[in-house]
Amino acid sequence: MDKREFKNKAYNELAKITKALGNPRRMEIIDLLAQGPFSVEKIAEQTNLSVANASQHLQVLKGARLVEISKKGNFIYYQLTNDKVFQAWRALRELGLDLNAEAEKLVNDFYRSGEKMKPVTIEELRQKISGQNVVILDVRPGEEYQRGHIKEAASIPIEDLAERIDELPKGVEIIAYCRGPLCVYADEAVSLLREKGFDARRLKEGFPDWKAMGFPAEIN
Amino acid sequence: MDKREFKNKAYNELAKITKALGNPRRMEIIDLLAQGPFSVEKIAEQTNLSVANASQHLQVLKGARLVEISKKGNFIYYQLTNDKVFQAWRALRELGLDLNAEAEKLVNDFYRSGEKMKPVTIEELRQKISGQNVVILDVRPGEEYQRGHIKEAASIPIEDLAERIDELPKGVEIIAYCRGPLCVYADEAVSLLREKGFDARRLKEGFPDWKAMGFPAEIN
DNA sequence: CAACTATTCAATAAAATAATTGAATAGAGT
DNA sequence: ACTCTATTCAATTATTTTATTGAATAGTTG
Repeated sequence: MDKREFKNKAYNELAKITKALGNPRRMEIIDLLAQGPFSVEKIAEQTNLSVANASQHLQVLKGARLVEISKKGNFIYYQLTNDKVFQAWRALRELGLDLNAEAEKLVNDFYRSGEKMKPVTIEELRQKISGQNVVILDVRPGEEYQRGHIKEAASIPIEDLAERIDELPKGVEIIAYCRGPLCVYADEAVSLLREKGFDARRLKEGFPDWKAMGFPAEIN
Repeated sequence: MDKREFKNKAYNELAKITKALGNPRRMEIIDLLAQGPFSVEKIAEQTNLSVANASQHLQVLKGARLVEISKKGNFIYYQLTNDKVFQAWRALRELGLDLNAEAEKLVNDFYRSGEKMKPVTIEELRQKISGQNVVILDVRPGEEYQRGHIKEAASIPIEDLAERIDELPKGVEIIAYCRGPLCVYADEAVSLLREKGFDARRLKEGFPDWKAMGFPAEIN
């Protein structure tokens, strides 16, 4: 094998993995699987894909070894192969939000306006926790909260928030979080909370980021 | 804009960037540009592409804002937009080498065999430097050495190594490095050196990695 | 201003990717 | 063994990506 041939093979291997990541639907799937394992049907539902289409995308991800499966009863659960997959996805996400003013603007504009609505970073939340009184609110589906959540966080899934909003205190700042910076659950929560007179902001990142940084979490 | 529409846009933006990275030729270009700015002609030459083809790939990278240009005289120099581009490329590279046993095997097999030939990691090199006598040898083209290199490193471009090999000492361990883990210059150097009775190994990573980790370098 | 040259553009053909549909499969539960 | 159901497969079509070729452009140099 000569030099050029070797290089081609090496870069082809890498490109194969990157190509598998480089599709909007599959990126959304990766983002979802960062929360934990899901069945094909659930993945399809969460990403608005047909089951067959979701399955095909999952085959591509599996072919690139980005995800792996485990079987339970009649279901097949897909999960990220290892932590480096999330790390790489995260690096790309950060690069994307950094480079692409368009995308950045999108994230900032959606459901938000003004300084008071600015997302709180993980670092800022850490400081708030140790310094003042805050309520941390997990608005992901209950199932995802069960799997793991920020320590001391309360769980009110976004779809239940309207009717359970009175469980929350009015004098204290509420930090809502969800799956990650591209997830809109926390934005919806903040929007609703502020409408009702609560002092609320969203966490910029999501639970997987918190966990990856090694901060206190309750994991099941 | 509803929730699904927002998500689609956000993931599309990210996928666009990832897609631009997800091509073997463009990956090689990114790897090259991690050394610094190069003209289109030089990039084409180093990657075995036609100039027109290289130019087109560069347009794609520029469209995704991964690279930017600067003009000098008659030439246009391309360079990485910022450090996050290299970080993301690095995360992908690590993920790829980790996931893909094939690729891993390729890298380990090429020009190498046995324990003594195992690449030295940056951490190991750091320890060697502070603890014992080593020669650090930069075998990249002289131009790239000029732009920046590991502190105390000597420069003998791989193409000159055969005739200049007597400049190197025989009692001391020689650590050769080049552009990165996918670059074969250091492997060729080690192969040649060991053939001639020198005690040589390669650095697993490259100069850009060393620099990114903030270790002592001479930059021009 | 003319000549030169680095780079880009435009057009084409070949190849790869993506979504849709409906059928097939495989494995659990009755 | 039969049914039920989650998942995958296969075939089709539309779209996008890639490499090649030769011409065009733009900016410098003499």
